[in-house]
Amino acid sequence: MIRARLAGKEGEYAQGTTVLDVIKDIDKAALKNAVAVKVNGRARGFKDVLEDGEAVIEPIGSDTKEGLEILRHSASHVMAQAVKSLRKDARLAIGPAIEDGFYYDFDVDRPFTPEDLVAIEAGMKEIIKADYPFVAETFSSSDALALFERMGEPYKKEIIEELKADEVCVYKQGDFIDLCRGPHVPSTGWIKAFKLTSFAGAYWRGSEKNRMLQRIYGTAFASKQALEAHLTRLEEAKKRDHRKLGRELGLFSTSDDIGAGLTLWHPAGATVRRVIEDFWKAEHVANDYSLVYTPHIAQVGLWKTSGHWDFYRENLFSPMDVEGQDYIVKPMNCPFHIEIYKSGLKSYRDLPIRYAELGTVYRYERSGALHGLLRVRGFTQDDAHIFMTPAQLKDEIKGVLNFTLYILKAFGFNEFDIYLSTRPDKYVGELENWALAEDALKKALDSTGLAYAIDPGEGVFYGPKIDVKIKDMLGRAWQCSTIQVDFNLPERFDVTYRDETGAEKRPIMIHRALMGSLERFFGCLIEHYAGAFPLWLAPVQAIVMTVTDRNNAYAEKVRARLKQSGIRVELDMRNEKLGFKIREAQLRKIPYQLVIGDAEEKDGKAAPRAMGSKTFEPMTIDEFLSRVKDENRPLVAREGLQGNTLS
RNA sequence: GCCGAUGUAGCUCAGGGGUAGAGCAACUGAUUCGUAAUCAGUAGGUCGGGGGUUCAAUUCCCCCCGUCGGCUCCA
Repeated sequence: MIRARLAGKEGEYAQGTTVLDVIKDIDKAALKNAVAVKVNGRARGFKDVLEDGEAVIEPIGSDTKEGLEILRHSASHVMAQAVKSLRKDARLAIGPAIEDGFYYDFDVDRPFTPEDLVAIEAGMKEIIKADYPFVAETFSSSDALALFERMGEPYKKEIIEELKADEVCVYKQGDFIDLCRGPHVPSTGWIKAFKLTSFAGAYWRGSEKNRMLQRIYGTAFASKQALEAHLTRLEEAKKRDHRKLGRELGLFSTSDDIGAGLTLWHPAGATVRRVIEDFWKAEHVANDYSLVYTPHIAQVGLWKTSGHWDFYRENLFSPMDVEGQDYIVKPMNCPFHIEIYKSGLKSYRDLPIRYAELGTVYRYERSGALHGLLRVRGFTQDDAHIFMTPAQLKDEIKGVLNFTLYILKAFGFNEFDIYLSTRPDKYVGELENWALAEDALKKALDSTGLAYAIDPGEGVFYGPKIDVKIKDMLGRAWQCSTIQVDFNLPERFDVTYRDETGAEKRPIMIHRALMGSLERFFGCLIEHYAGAFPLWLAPVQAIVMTVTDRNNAYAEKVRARLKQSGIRVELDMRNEKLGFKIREAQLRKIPYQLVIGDAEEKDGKAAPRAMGSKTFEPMTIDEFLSRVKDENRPLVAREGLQGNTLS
């Protein structure tokens, strides 16, 4: 006997009853918009037969996360069916739903081409039109192995063998058979809106030791409108691409003659960076950090002591010979800060000690990994290392976390994904210290009132950490800040302090970066603001433009006055029409344009126009300056929060 | 590093075995103009680099480099 509940109603059913039978009996309306159901919390298909006992049924809407996953998973099967019918050489690997879509990996003799993609899409449309039902069938593992052996599907066999289950589930639609745990939508006709987006090579099981397969990516949505909206979002993201804007706005470039992954900061980009750095330094001084500078190269022994030489050698640039000694360019700053600490005897009275540096480091990244400013071979970390007694850990972490959020908010980021990663299986340090550190991190997070996720066992071997990802205007998450407790380096470098009794003690170290790297953070800022930086960051904040050359002398005075007041200002006296000058300034995304014509000159004013299309009545320069005064500050300062800003 | 695509003027792109073309930008001149493109003219390229095939290569072949989409990595 099955006791089924749905939408607050109940019914009793005989054995062999399917989910669909129950829904039809209790509440047909629940079918609307649903792609599958949850039975007792587990996702199932409509045609699944219910087991004896209690069955709580909840529909899964096609617009929910779970519903979309099912829809996309089904779409990946349809794609695989289309590929199998078009390409006899294709053997199936895996085809899951992923964030924003799905993919399927195939082992093929000849890689796919763009034309293949078009043909596959057409094939999928046929299959959807034919509306084949998805039919689940349970096989014993040995029968399933035999089945996939007959079908010539070695990857499926490998998966079954690894499952080590007695029974496996197989889904069929039309003449297509695939190993799959389901659930699926009832039939292929349910896939209303899909699109294949790209294809690329991908290793079997993600390991480069394995054969490279060909992966096709696609996406599917509940409706054509939702798909369109998604594609529009992708277009929007493309428009904001920092590599494109970086070139158009003259922010940065790279050069073949210099080398991949090495960034040239052009004057406009360098100006933004300078503003960021000035703000960063002022805030660190205000928060009792000591700013330091350290060399770019050092003897390789430093990295042997730190352990990086053994662990991360493939990411270090090769050593250079200096009078018989091996030197490398630094991949990180920590050993230098430790050496500064160790240059004199430290007492518990000195702690905590906070060394901060905008330290430029070089790491060898494989060519295929490089990406704009986000993945480079030379970058500047906004690094700091804090040395403290175990008793100071809790307050220190709280301080660092608040400082982090303060800085990120200053740049206009207010949404975060926060992760706490705890002790992994392989670790160094005392259990009691790990407990102390994890507790301190957790308490600090709790005190912010922000939501966070715990990644159990995902900490680094040397200590637990907090990672903060910032969400940009399009809701994309960017990994920037990290706060890591380190029990390892103080040990390896024999870092000590003297306690109240004069005994030698081991300090705890925190390694932290707020923006992560200036390159990556800049890339993120560019995309967040689509290149239209807020006034305080804009490379050129205002441009004075004349209507005719009668106004040149007065315009020059206006420019001088603004410049004197600390505004980054340009003057456009070219013999061009005003509309042309406006257009160009808009394309350069300059926050304010100040129009100077005969009328303004006569009244000693200027007519401002803001980025976009907002125009203002003519005003005096003093009026303009007082109007933009607040805007020309980091965002947190405007909100009256703590902090010593550049005002 | 691997798979695939790609590299032609500053930018966006067309072309194609007989040493290259457009639009925008640049430069020169005319125009003195009021909130997103005034008109005309001029100049600009060892077709990513190297090697090979050929009477002849930017075009075909090979190698390398960069870039793009992924895989992998991200202390």
